[in-house]
Amino acid sequence: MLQSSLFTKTRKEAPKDEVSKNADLLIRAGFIHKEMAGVYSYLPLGFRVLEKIANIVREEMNAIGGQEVSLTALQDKNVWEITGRWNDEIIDVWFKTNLKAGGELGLAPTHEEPFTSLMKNFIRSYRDLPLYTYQFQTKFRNEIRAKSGILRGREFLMKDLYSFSKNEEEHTIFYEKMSKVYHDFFEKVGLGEHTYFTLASGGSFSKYSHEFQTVTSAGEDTIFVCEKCKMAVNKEVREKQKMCPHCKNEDLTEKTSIEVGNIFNLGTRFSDTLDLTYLDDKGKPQPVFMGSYGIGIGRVMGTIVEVLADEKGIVWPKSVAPFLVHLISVGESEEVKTASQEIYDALNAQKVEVLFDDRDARAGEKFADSDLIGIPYRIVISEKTLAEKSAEIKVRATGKTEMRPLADLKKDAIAVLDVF
RNA sequence: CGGGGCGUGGUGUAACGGCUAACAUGCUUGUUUUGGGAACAAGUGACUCCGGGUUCGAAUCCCGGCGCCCCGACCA
Repeated sequence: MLQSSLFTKTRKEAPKDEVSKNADLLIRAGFIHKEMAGVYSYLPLGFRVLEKIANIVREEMNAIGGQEVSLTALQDKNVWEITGRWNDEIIDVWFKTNLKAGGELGLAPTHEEPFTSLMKNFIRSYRDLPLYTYQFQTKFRNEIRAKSGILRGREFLMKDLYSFSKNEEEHTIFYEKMSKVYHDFFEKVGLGEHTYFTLASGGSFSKYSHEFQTVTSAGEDTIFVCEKCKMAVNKEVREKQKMCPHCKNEDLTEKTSIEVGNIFNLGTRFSDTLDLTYLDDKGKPQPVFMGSYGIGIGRVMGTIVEVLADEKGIVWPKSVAPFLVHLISVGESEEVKTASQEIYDALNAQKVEVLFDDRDARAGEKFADSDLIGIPYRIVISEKTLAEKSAEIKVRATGKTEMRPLADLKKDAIAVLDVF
């Protein structure tokens, strides 16, 4: 993509009402736009990142047998009244409104009820189970206090998967598989070494649940981490439960963190109340055993910014970066223009995602913008580099800089970049 | 929801109750520049959040509303 055609521009200063690092950088670099407290729009660069993250999740969910669907955000209150969760005292983040024709509805803050209810139409026999289904959906939560940029918003994109199993045994097998998949996911998006599998409260669902907590000062949870086994326990259940047999109290260190994913054992809480049953091999009705598994896509994006950014700007991991390469032409000579256009064309031909800063701007401004936007590889072409028939390659994360022949980039850019 | 802070050109800031609301940045045009946010010049851009009130006079003081941020509580 040509940067000159990108409608967003970088800014030197963030609006004063943004204090959090993620919103500050994402707004200055042009990834997001704030509509109101806790509500952000995603602009071209930001949307690309969001999609990258979602696609990684999608691959993982498909790989363990998830079937993607898209349920509605508008919710009929009836099914929620059956489970008792239409009550504002039980779920205090409802956005509710009235239909003009009469009747009350709400914007889904989560989707246990509609998924359970939906499956009553499709689950009949033990042969139908287990079954896993998921979606990417905008969730609406009327948070009393939105905060920390895109980390806690009132409207946000979430992946939620629901598992339907015959019994607890079958459920546990999947639950553990999902834990592993979540680990892989956080590894892939660059948060692996900061993210801990954490024992936490099960809320209204069950005694315990598991969260994936990323250590960052921008977080709002407190966890106790054991580096030995890479696990943690949330403060909320700290007194009640030790996290694992080989962790001693003195091994644990207290950290501030943010919940980037969670997995819940729902048991038969929803299938009992909503009457979701199947016939077992003896023809007897049994309640379906359920689980739910969430990942906040926007929150993961914000967390990546919080954890990996440096004083110059954002640092995207390759897996989620809006582009792999930021191509920058320095100088306005015909040679530079021609050479950078050729490299741009060559990268596109090789299906390398590239943002080409073709603007008529000075080097300093382009470099500063590039650092702010945080694309993994920067390739600079100037009269200096052309004198050596080369381009300068700089790695955003490490600052490592080296020259590489133009011919090599034209032949196979990925091979050239992979060395770094 | 309790506490605190704050609303002024697109953005960041300034202005004692008193001149045509200032400065920086951005944007436009021109000249000169061209490897780390260039220089000069000329432009552009604000009913000072909204509504009342006090006053000869309000961005400034008072009341009400709306909005934003932070701390705490809360977080299915």
